Amino acid sequence: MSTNKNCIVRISRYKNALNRLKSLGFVKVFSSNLADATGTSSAQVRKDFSLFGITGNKRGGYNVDDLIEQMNQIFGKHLVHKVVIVGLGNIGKALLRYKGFEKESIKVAAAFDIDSSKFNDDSIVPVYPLEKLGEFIKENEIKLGVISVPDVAAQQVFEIMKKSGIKGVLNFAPISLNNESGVVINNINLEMELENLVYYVIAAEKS
Amino acid sequence: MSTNKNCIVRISRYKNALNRLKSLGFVKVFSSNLADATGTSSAQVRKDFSLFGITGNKRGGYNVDDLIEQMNQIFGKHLVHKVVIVGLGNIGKALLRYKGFEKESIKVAAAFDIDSSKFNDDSIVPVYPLEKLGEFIKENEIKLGVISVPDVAAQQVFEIMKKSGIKGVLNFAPISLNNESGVVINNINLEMELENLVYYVIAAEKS
DNA sequence: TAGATTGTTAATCGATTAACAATC
DNA sequence: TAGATTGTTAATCGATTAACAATC
Repeated sequence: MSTNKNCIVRISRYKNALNRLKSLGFVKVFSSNLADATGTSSAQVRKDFSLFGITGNKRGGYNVDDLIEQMNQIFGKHLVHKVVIVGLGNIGKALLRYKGFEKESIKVAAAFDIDSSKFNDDSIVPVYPLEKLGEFIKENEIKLGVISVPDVAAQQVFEIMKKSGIKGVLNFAPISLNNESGVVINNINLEMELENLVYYVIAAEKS
Repeated sequence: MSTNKNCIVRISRYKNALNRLKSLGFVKVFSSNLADATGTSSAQVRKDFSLFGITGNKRGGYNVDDLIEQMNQIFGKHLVHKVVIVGLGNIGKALLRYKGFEKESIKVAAAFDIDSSKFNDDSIVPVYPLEKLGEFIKENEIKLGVISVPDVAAQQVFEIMKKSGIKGVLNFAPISLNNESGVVINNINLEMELENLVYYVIAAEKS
């Protein structure tokens, strides 16, 4: 099975689309329905499904509930995944309060910062000093971390996460983290996203 | 010239790396230096450069300042690019206060919401009611928009933006916007990013 | 049954990598 | 000059698309 990165992103999109279709009353879907809903081709949908061993009925399409269940399995939705957020600047704070994670069975277990004025043991999501990060990750067996510190601190925070057993990192710092280990890093670079748009806007104006 | 999407993302990374290298005192770089700094290959760097007509010196590599200048040109850094933010939830607010855009010559011109308690004409970045969005975009010739509203409102906001002349959209709403026009949309889906990490963490545990 | 859709194989397309002549 | 690096062409690799037999 050679599932590439794009394939998994598409599976995620299919899942989102399926949940919407389900709420619209769909009981079964065809590969072309999902293709339309996610902007790809029906061949691509079937190909992706076959990579994950997801099968439907010839002539009858796919059962929506079955598909959702299988995708929930793929993304481990039957378990709650705990995440730590390091760095409570604008982005970190926003993520701390973000309501969208819950429905994806993701729980922010704690946040960390170096600024003592932000510490808070009693809030729903406790905020601890950075020094406690490694210990907390180990004790609570956290596997996911968000890095939302300034870029100069990012590599250092990453090292602590890596050493303590974090397996997946969402990095908002606008630098590429040095990573020889098996830790998976997804980068979100807001400046770069807008810069990228500017490129296309300029390109469109020229033509 | 067939510049693909990945190529432009890499150019953005090269630019970032170059700025860091410059601050370290680098005057010239070789394609292999940039490859190391951005995690790609030297052949890829040279290929990307050639697509943009960027040339260096055989045997002498590339001049750092020249490269930075050419990339600033590509991304229109000599102009200030105005952006509107629609939706002042957690993410919208964070972006409104985000300091990282300035150095990329991106300026948040105004924000919009439906909640009147958020309106503010006097703040550095004014906050207006959603009804004024179209008018503001047209009058100020805004080309870039950020959508950080709940998913049910996203398509509607997008339509207003499109109609008013926005050319590039950064969309945080976890839905795929219907887009037949020439507007470029970059999607950031935080749930999906974490979900994606979960997949790899689970896959790693199994093996 | 006839018609439509899946699942998979083969063909195509595009992007990355390797190789190397040009040349500083 | 000899050695090293660019710029580009050709080869490889991988992902997407097309096609179609199987079958419900």
